[in-house]
Amino acid sequence: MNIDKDLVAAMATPLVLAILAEDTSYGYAILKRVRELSAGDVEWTDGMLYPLLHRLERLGYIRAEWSASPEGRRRRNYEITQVGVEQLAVQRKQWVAATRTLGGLWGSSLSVAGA
Amino acid sequence: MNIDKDLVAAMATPLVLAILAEDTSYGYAILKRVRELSAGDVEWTDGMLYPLLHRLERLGYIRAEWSASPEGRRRRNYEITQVGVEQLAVQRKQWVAATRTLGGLWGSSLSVAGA
DNA sequence: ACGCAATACCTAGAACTACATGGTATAGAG
DNA sequence: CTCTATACCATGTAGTTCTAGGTATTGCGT
Repeated sequence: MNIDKDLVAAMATPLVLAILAEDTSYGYAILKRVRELSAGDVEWTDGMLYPLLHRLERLGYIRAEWSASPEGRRRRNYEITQVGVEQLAVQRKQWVAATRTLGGLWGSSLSVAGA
Repeated sequence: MNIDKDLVAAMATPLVLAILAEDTSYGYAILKRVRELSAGDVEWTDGMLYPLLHRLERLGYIRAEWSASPEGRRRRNYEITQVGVEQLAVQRKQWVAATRTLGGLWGSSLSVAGA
């Protein structure tokens, strides 16, 4: 399948925020989770993910700290913030609105329930 | 509401193709139709639309010709091609896949039926 | 003990793109 | 005759994206 560049860019932020809303995580694990969730449709390299994580941190959507107890490799653990949770809700509303707009043209096979 | 830049970019191609799949049209009218369909969520300027139309033409998704009979203003009329119709179907599948991926994280309020 | 693959993180800069701005021109309303 | 709406288009810069490369640790196979 292989999802288009623009669509992947649009998914990036909500995807990472939603993963971190489930539980704290770190770069490498997020990458594998995305591949797993999208069944390989989304192909991200780590070189694309880390700058995004840094941007989300700068925006205050997520918070980072180096793994405290040095059991195994050093990791940078990320946690979603309150602002991040709110932002996720905003992005979700926008996705629903976008889907509704396209859905009106595409017919009923793409539908939005709730929200 | 005001949809995010990345999401607008992701919508752009399918939106234009879908509008032209309904009927032939031209730049200015497409712009108004997008505003109408999205209830103002998508704010496009003509400076953004025309380059997109030229790109889609270059890719062979749409075909253009100047309005034949010069009744009123000159217009550049666009028509979707067979390749464009196929591309629209591809983009729709991708949108569904993306929505499914996000839907798995967001719960059931964002759902995909059919396709 | 050694090499290879997997884990884990990060950055520089080339390559690309978007979009604000400004430009042209016609039609119709007041 | 002026103003707004219609209708199209190009350019330069300001920005972003991702490819390519870099570092280092762990564990497995032999």
